[in-house]
Amino acid sequence: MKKQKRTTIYDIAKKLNINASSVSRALSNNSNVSEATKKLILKTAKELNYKQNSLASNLRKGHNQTIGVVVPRINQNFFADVIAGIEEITYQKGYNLIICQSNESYQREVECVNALINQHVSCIIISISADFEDDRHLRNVLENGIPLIQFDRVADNLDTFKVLNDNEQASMEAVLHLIEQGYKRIALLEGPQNLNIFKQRKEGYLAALAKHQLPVVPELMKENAWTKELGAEATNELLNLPEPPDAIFASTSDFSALGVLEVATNMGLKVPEELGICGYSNEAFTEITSPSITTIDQYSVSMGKTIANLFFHEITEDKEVIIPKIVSIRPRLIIRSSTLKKNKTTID
Amino acid sequence: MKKQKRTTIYDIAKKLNINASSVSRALSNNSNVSEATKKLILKTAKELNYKQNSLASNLRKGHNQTIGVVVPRINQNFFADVIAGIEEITYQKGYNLIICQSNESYQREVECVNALINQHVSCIIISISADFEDDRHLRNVLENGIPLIQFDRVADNLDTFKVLNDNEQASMEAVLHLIEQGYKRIALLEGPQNLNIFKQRKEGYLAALAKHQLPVVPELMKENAWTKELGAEATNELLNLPEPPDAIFASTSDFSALGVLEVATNMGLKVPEELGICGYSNEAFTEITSPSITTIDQYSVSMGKTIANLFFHEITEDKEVIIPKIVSIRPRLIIRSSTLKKNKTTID
DNA sequence: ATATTATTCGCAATCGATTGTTAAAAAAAT
DNA sequence: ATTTTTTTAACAATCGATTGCGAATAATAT
Repeated sequence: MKKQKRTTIYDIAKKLNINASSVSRALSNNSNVSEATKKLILKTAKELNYKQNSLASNLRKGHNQTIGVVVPRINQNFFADVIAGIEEITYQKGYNLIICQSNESYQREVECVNALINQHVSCIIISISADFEDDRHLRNVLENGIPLIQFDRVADNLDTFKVLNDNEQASMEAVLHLIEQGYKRIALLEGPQNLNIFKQRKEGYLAALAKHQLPVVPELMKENAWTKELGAEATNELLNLPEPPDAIFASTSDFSALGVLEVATNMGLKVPEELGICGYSNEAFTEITSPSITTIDQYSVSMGKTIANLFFHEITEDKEVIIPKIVSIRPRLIIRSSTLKKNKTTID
Repeated sequence: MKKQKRTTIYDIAKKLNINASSVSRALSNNSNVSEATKKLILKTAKELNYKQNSLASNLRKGHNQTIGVVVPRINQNFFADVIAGIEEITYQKGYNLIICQSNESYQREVECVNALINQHVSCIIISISADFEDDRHLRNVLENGIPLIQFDRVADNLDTFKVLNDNEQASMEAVLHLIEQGYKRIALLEGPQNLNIFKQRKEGYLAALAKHQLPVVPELMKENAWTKELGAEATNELLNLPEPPDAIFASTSDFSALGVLEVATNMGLKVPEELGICGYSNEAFTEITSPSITTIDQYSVSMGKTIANLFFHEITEDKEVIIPKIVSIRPRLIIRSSTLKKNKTTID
């Protein structure tokens, strides 16, 4: 394909017999250009189909009206929603978004972050991948003078802006709800413990048990059960125990909870009467399974807005010193049929 | 925030008392630099935490190892999957992706496209928004020498690479399946007819009816019923007709089909015995509703790969003239419980 | 030891836009 | 008519990396 040459401000300048600087000023509408020539420049710019070269502009100006976002996967509702929230704000401010997915791979995450650093983005917003190893790449962001905002899955030891869910609180509420409904042996499906969010959810689970002096039973806690398939597998094992659980809290995701539901249904177990199920994230489908699944909503869209606003309000050029803030959002337990053992007849 | 100055090749050059050009050559590993100095340069580059400025590099080189993708929404499985497919290929080739969402707004779409043109991306991949008005912005892409690949929702009159689903064929198959199952009055939920994909699906519907000499009943065709809510609304109207349909083909989306299912369930209609339901897109939830929903799978991930490969194989600098290709993918009908009226007892 | 070839590296221009400074032109004031 | 002030626009440097070309140095051949 022939590499076509695009029209530059010099082309416009040459055609009008003026200097490129005037063209630049006219296009950016910055004083010092008479109305007459400005109009002329704008007209010929349109005629020649001029498009600004952002590369040159940003190089010269030393910054970039774009923000980089790195998430594990865009096809998870939580992340897609957060991005939607971020975009709502950044769009108003005239910023572009570069969205990257790490695919839960540390290697990819590092590469994404480096590419964003090279692009001189104004800010990097990240939720780290599942096989997170260390935070060198994130320190690098800061060392290169780029503001960093972490959300949801964060590197704990790194002092940056963070927007978090109160996972422990939410998790505890969920388990307290299960207990209140009369469930006695509550199993836990855990996520990768190198991610703090999953640790916190486990803490919440333990805290709830402790509150009611329920015993902590190790065989009721299944590690790394965070996909539908792994959730199903873990459920199989759990339900074949001599003393199977009467409720399963899939603290990892709703997908995992879905796996639980499928296995339970296949085994002929009645949900919620014989088995209570609680998921995490409020994926859209939790509302339409039968029974619908109790889960935890993380206010993802508004979380995205919070993140973006943090950038625009807290991280500005004029501030001499920036003290990273940590914003914690309290998720909301959404009680649906899958855990309503007690008043089964009234609701559902 | 203090705008920190980042180390450049000049900083490295100064420190080593050599010329910046050597640093550049060393970093890009391009001959003409002795092993000794190359090693030295690489070492100090690491020491000084050097990061290449892509803006400068791309400006000079005149191109950009990034591809822009514009989709209506990233939180629709179809698009998220296509993007995943694109990424799988582009990642291997060392290309970055800039993902933009138009939010189904023409205005936003134009802005996204312009931003990508300004960024001098190597290629723009787009699926147009629902309120598509005209293709001026897309012509602009071509006029600026940027290859354009349209997929799924395309502007018909524009001669570009296109990767399409054979919507008419898939739609016809779906309706033929309904007829074969014994449904006689099949309603159609249509999408915005300014998008060709929805026109084609309607064609397929009509073709299937014609094949079996079934009458075309205007009141059974509902326009613009493509969200869950609109689908539900349309279903309400349809089911309250003097002669209601015995099947509804939600050609717009699975979300719409979900609306149908909810209304039917609420009205106490048995699916599939009293009402057949067919959706479109194979969203994950269609498998887990009860009954599970018959739908059409569009091979979205492989579609994404096809798109990316088109760019790398067909659109290369060395080709003198590029003839846009149109690739058509034949979707697959996935038959599930919601339409299995005939052999209800055997399956489900 | 000298001539020839191959390596290695510096110089300077370039990509396209921005911007501080200065000069010229126009407008206003004397 | 002349001086002062204000507008307008040209000049030139700059952002950071790349690259053709030529010069200097090292390696090889004669």
